[in-house]
Amino acid sequence: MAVKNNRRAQMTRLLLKTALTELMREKPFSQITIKDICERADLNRTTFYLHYTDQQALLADVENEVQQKALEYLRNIGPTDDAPGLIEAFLRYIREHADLFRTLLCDAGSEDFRSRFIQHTLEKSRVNIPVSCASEEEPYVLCFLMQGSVHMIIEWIRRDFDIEARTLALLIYQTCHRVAP
Amino acid sequence: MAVKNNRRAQMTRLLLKTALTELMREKPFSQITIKDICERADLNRTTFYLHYTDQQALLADVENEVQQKALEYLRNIGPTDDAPGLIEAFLRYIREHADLFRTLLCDAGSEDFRSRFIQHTLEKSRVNIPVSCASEEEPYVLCFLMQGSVHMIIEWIRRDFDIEARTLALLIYQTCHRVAP
DNA sequence: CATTATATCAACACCGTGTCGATATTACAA
DNA sequence: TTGTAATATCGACACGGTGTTGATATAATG
Repeated sequence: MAVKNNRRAQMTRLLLKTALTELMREKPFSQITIKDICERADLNRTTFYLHYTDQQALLADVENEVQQKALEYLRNIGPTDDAPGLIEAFLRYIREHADLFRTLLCDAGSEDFRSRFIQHTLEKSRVNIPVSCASEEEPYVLCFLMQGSVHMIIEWIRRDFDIEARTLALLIYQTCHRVAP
Repeated sequence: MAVKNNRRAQMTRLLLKTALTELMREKPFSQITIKDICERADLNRTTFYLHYTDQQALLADVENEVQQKALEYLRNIGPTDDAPGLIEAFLRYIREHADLFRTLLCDAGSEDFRSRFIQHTLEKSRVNIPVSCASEEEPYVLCFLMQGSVHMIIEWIRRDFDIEARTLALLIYQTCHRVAP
């Protein structure tokens, strides 16, 4: 488990990552074996262990990469006061990478990814959720809004984007502000 | 896989179910093996296969039992117009069986249990969520409220019930009604 | 070119799985 | 109580995924 920054090592990791994302479209993460991944990536099984300890570690790598790219995308939009517009842009990004987010957000195999992803994304893109209530209730309201929003997006993916991104963005924005004005 | 209604068979299934719930307090469901369960239940591994096909089937059985008991509990409270009171009673029930719900609701292993459980419970106990908005948005609002409420409860369990059941019940009730008045 | 880093390969022991046949134990009803 | 059916046990088996090892091949770097 040394540094492994060579082109080759990076290429190998890329192969493993794409193999995993491919497989996750076909079956739930819980029943994807290391052998599966290596066969799909056309790599020797021993090679896997040179880079990751198990499937979870590989998945974590995929998730971090996705999150990083999403943040970068939002950063390029730049700071703006148009919160619904930012949400809309974010939704479009998700729809453009639908196959990816369908597995990462909807599959139960990587549940912690949801909270991390949405939280980091929304927080760092300055879409602040205003909370003003009794302090002991604050974390609960936050949790409510967070998870409610996430699952709206998940529902959107599951329904194959049956409403406009703009519509959903406004809905999320308005719903959150109706709860915490 | 015949009928198996004998006392013995029921006892065996009970042993298996309690063994699983015990194990789920110790480690995530995903890494609980059939061997684990049988050793804990002090049963031969072959016996397991006489009753269930795999761990998931056993878990489903546990979940159904829990759900049935919860519904029965709420039914005994009787129909009332006091919605927050009903939610509060439900929350107290969860707190009384904290060790059970901590695993079933919080553990990612049985994620679909969440939606089923809360949905069935809330629906059948007549705590109707009023939804009045554009019809294409309705399922999204419903999803938002459902998941938001569920995760407030999960947060409550995770925080070891740091606020009063009454407080949380009111919070859930009011939050839902602020979104969908 | 030489050195270092990666990847391959075959092989190994280990563990959980699902199934089988034979046997022991319990339940229920005649 | 006894006979029969249902249920539980036991040992054993083949199968497949796991994690590791040592030797070897290939590619990257300076």
